Amino acid sequence: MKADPQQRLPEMIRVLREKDCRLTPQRLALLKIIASSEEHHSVDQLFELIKTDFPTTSRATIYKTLSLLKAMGEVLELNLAGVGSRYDGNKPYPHPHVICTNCGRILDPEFTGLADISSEMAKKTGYHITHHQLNFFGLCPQCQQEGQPADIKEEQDGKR
Amino acid sequence: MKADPQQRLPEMIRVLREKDCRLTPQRLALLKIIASSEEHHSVDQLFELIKTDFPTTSRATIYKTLSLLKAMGEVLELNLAGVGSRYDGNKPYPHPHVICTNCGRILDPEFTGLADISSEMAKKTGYHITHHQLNFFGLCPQCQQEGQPADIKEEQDGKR
DNA sequence: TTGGCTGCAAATATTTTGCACTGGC
DNA sequence: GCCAGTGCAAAATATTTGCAGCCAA
Repeated sequence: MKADPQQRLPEMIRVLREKDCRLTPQRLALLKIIASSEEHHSVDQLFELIKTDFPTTSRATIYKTLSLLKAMGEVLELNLAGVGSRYDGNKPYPHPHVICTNCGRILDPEFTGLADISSEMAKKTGYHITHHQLNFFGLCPQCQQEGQPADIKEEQDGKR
Repeated sequence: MKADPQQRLPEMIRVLREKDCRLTPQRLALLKIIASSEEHHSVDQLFELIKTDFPTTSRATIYKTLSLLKAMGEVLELNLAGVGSRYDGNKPYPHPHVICTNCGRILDPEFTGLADISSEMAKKTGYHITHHQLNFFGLCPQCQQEGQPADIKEEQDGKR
């Protein structure tokens, strides 16, 4: 299950070929980014990063390619409240995230107990479970030091 | 921690008062819906439902009220890929969901082990964890029978 | 060569915001 | 009566789609 970052790019290319999808330079540029990085990029970040490799790539193409990869299970989509989606091509299988609600930093802690919980849920509900999300939110060590918010009624707008 | 559905409405009203927020008929109508239902409504569903009680309520008000309740921790927001947010006022504390990717049905299975995992993550990462999400996706028993999708390249668009 | 892919621009969808008015307390 | 809250309409975001032209296989 565990993927070697260095192996992800060829692996993703292989899968694309296998499914008779074309390997355009735009796709390659995107693959390079999401295959090797530990980050969880937003579409916007990807759009900026991709300029290095293939500057004319459009957002539409990024969306379409991500959607394709998602359907093939080669990229993991993270749905974060009010922040838009983030994408992880390096570890495309479900895994937990720890997210700082202040600065947005995201970690991938080790945790293996989910498979058991998952099958427990399946047994309990009768659902045929295919994947899951497990996210923890809070303050990263750095943001804890720098002090925090005010009171609820004010805080309301602060974000976003 | 466990909330009695019948107690939620007065409880939410109490909290609003406590924070010096006004109890308008629009808010009351919304509270009635999300306090008593086991459902996880979308803003659109809420907009439709609220017409019964207070027909002139606008979407903006619903958004504003939900945002307020969210900040007070009196409603839980569920971020589901491509479906927009869902809201649960009945059980505003983090709890697992089992979601059918075909029909959208959502269950709230019992599960209590998260607190331990949460503190394990805190210890491991140094984050000060405040809340979490745990969602399982798959097919509900009903949708399993009715057979499923085709192949990946086609499936692509089918949804949404 | 040719059908899948791209880029653009327009269409959708979703949520936020500014502001004049109103009604809860 | 005051000011938080409402509703409208416009704006800001985010994502999808139609289509003409292009290029990877």
